[in-house]
Amino acid sequence: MDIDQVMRSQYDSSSSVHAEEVTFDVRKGPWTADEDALLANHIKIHGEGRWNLVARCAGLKRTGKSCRLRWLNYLRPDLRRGNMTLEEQLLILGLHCRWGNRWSKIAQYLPGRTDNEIKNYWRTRVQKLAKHLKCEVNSKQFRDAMRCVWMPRFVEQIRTSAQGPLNGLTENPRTHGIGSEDSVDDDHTNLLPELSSSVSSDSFSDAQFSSSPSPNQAGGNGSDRFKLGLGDGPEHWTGYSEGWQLGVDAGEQEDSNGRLVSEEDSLESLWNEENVWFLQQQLFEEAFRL
DNA sequence: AATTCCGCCAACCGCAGGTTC
DNA sequence: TGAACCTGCGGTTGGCGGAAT
Repeated sequence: MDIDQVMRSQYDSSSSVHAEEVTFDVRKGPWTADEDALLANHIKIHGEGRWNLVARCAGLKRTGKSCRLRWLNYLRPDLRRGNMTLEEQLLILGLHCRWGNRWSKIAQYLPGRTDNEIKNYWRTRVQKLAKHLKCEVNSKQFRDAMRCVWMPRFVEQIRTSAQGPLNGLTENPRTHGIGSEDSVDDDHTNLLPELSSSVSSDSFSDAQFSSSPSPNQAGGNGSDRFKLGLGDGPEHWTGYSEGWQLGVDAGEQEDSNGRLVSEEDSLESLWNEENVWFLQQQLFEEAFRL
């Protein structure tokens, strides 16, 4: 018996259910341990999906949306906890250059992290930094600074740190277990081990990898093509021309609205004063706790 | 010790797109 | 075909806890 049958057998045949829906006393606010247990138990037995029915079936006075959110952002067993690693921060910056505020998309590349978590991270760290620098977080200047200056700094930090390979990024939990079939295509998963081995090796600076999801896979269309080139090595990373490129051809980047920005346009008059540079470096390190 | 400020994060809201009937 | 419903996404908010005063 699949979940649909279970649900229908329990609810659809009962006319009183609909009356209950009308007078449903919806709970809001923080979840209790009991509610968590009810939800987790129910999903363990019946699986995810059909959240409105899950809410009713599990005996929760919550909306389906609330149940879904609680599961995805807190109860899911494959969630990672704790601070973002350097590698994760680097990925977020890079992927945000590519996709802008498409948090769920970005989250697909950070196994165990939720879109909500990444969104919060962005707001608290990156936007804070932009605020310190008195520029718009989506401005050309700020984005260029991220892509051409700070991301290479991250790479250098990762490379020189004793943390070893990309912690936890060598496997994508969403390709296993609950919800594994529809979320992330295999090519996205394949990306990560390659990055991992590159980071951990001395030849990281030469690392280059690409991924081309097939169009018929979930979430994989032509525009999802993902490639990350690191250019010629650390000695070049503080410059821009050999910097990062994510998913678009060299010499142009997409802004948060998907608009292409040319390299020539984007970097004029950037970093032309030594003291500004220094200040921004300090703020960056503070914001990202390097 | 008390109060205020601030950062972080969980959760809600509105909207858009997809699905079902 | 269109209305109703469901799901997922991104933006926003409120509360909690720690730091600063």
